[in-house]
Amino acid sequence: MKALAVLETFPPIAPAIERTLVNAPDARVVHLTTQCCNCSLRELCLPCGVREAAPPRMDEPVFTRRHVNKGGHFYRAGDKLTSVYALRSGFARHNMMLMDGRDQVIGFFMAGDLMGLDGIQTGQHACEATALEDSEVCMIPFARLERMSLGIPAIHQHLQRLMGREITRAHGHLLSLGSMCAEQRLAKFLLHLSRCYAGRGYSATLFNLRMTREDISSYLGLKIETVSRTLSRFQKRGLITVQSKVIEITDFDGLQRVVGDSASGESAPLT
Amino acid sequence: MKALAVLETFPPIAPAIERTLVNAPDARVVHLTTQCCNCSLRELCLPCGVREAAPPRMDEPVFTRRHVNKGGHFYRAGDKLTSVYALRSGFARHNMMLMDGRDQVIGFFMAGDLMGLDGIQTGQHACEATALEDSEVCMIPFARLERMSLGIPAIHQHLQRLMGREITRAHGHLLSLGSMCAEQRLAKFLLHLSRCYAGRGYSATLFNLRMTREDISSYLGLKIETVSRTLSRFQKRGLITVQSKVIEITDFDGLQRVVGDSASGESAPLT
DNA sequence: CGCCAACTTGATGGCTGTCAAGTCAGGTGG
DNA sequence: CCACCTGACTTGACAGCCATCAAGTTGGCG
Repeated sequence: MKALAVLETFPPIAPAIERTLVNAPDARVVHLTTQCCNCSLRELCLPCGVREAAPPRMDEPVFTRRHVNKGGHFYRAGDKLTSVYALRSGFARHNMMLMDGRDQVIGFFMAGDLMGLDGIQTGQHACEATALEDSEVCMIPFARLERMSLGIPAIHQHLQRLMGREITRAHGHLLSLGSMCAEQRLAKFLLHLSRCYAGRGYSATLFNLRMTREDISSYLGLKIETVSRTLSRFQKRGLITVQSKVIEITDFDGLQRVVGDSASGESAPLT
Repeated sequence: MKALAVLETFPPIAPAIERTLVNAPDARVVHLTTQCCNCSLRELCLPCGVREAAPPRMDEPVFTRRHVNKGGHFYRAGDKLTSVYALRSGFARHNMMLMDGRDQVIGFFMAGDLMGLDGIQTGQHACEATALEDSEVCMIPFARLERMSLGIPAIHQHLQRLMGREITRAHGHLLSLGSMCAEQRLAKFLLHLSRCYAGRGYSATLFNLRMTREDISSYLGLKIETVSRTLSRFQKRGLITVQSKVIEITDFDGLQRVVGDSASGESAPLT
């Protein structure tokens, strides 16, 4: 199979958001980037709760910045919860290790997501977060975050909503795993990714899978061969075009119909 | 199959906790009961954060009390998040409705659990909570809870931990659905129930399933026949004894081995 | 006593897992 | 620039687990 024509002519899609072009299919060259001033977490990152009155240099790092190479860990299971991590750029996997060496992927993080909330119950991380590409995070000391959260209603509410989102996400995922077949799970996954990208200003149609088939299969509770086969089947039906990690959705309604047939239908909120 | 002998001689098990006897197999007569003074949520229910200095009448209801009959709803999907609900007595199911009429069970609530956190992200409940037996809740107005949470560190932290627990729970469940076969899921489920009961002072060995097979099957992402068959198989192997809704675990290690074989092994913290 | 919902059990089929062989893509070194 | 190597992915054949369909059994309740 030859390279998709669209790859050569990848168009300057979309609106006046400069991030738009960043999601080129070749993720090694450029990757997701977010600055404090347009980061969905900026209320958390600012030392005060004021968000209307712009501080002098919002794009200056306020908290410790840390770079993590592809394959590295932001935190691991068993680590004490010292910080939460706002993902500024890159892409990450949220996974639990099993005793037998396998691991279960429970989610993915994109730029703007807050990582580490799984440690809040016990003060110790139950899962780990792994970088799927070179990434950069703002480390937010949890003690400080708590202090801020106590005094500043806006931050309190924001943190609470973020935790709420984590819960909602997990519930939506439980729904997939509990009541959907392979095709439905994968279709829902693709549509979800599309929404996530679109919500960040990227193309909803053409995007790059940043995770391996193995990650996807673990996330969806399937085997890698099933994921591969199902993607091929979608392509044969004209729903999508697959070129290794590059996915183009060519029939949104068709995909949606796959999800809807005999199951679900809840339109999970963005991200 | 005749009634289990143990039913006639159900022994006054366990320690000096008066709740111990309450979990008799016949759930219609007696049911789980918790009072503010021994409720795991008492920090939330108290008007102030003081928990050492005992208030005059801790067992007096501080918030609106509400009774919900078996089959009724505490809240439904789409409802505005006005309150969260501390389950004082009874048993509840946490489920999401699907468009086609089926629904997916995402969890169960026992006395002492806080229900309604699924509405925090959007301010609207995404799921519903259904009473599986006649139940009683403390309704805690969410606005008031937020106010308390802002001013009182203990409550802030407690609420945060409860949300953290919700996340951890969901992750553990994702693990089951994503990487375990039917036997493993069911064994893990039984052991989990056992731990929950034990943690509340009931027998870890002999207990009453308060939900139907259908609830269990939905929760575990299986079909009702599979649950039934698997329970029978466990019984044939001498791991448990089943008498309709009454379960006796006769071989903990055996059950644990079922879970551990080829999977998982994470010892989920008590509820 | 009879009805109905909940549950159990059996027979069968299909989806997905397993095993195996190949293809592709990226990276390295000559 | 090309050969080679390795990991990621695809595809096929087959098997097994679980879903489906169907028929019974049990237990609660009027």
